[in-house]
Amino acid sequence: MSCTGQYVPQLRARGYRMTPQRLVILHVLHHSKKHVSPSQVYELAKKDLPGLTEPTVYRTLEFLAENGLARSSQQKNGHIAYEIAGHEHHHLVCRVCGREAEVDHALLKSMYKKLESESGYQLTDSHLTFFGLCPRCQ
Amino acid sequence: MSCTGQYVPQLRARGYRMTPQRLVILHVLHHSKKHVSPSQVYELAKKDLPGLTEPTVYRTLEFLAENGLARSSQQKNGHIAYEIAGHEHHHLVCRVCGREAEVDHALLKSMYKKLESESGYQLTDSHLTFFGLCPRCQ
DNA sequence: TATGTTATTATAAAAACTTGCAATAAGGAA
DNA sequence: TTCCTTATTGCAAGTTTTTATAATAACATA
Repeated sequence: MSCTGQYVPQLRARGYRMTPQRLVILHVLHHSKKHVSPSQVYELAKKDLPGLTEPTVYRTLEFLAENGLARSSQQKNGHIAYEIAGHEHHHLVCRVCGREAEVDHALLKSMYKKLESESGYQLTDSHLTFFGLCPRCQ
Repeated sequence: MSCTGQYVPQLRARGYRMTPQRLVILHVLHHSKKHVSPSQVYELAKKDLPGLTEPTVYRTLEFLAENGLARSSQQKNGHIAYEIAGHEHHHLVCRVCGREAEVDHALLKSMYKKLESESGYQLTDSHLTFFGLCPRCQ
């Protein structure tokens, strides 16, 4: 679980603490190839930390997302799933088969700029989920 | 509640039926200025149709969204709220105060085109929620 | 290392949301 | 109008997510 030690300074700097629960949840996210739901995180993390509870998982995932260590994204069913924060990207999800594609943020950068200048808002969040039909399902 | 009769043909054409429950829920959405949560819809609609149940509200809202009569949008708390489908637009939500701004879809149209041609996906859904800081909260 | 502050957790209970299924009723056909 | 098909609903029970609060433990300080 050494891979997750890198996150400690990010928390400390903000006055937050690193705990076994946060470590184990970061570890799960770090090693998941795809998004994982809160309940999946709970099941996986529980193996390494049996005392872990569900409310803690929900709160921790939200906490990690708020602090930029994780990223939340909307699923086809409306639920939220999480992944470790890596490079900025977005998701395309097929309404029919669920197939996902990743879109680099670079593709949307100019649109973000335009949106910010027109609205006066400063966009802090940069994960979007687009729904549509994948090439196979059209 | 005559204002909602306009939606009947849209359902019939797809083989679906118009029911008192759907009418009353459409009526609520039609007359709500902002997004409403499923439980808000339930409370409001129940006044006109006392027998209405919560599962029906959830199912109906999802149904209406799937069929283009309503639009769902993610809230700051991660929950989903609904509004009547009108002109295509997106939302900007302030992370701090919750203030919302509307963005016309026209502003994103070229980005959508680019996204479609690069990914091969055909984007069916066009409601996005952007999170950030509004001018007052920056 | 020992101590104090306070962020974080587990617990328990509530609220929000979903699902399966039998009963109902919308609307097409006779 | 009456009958029939099947989309839709209500009910009841389940699952998921949230909230309040008291107990715990991280870590700054001495």
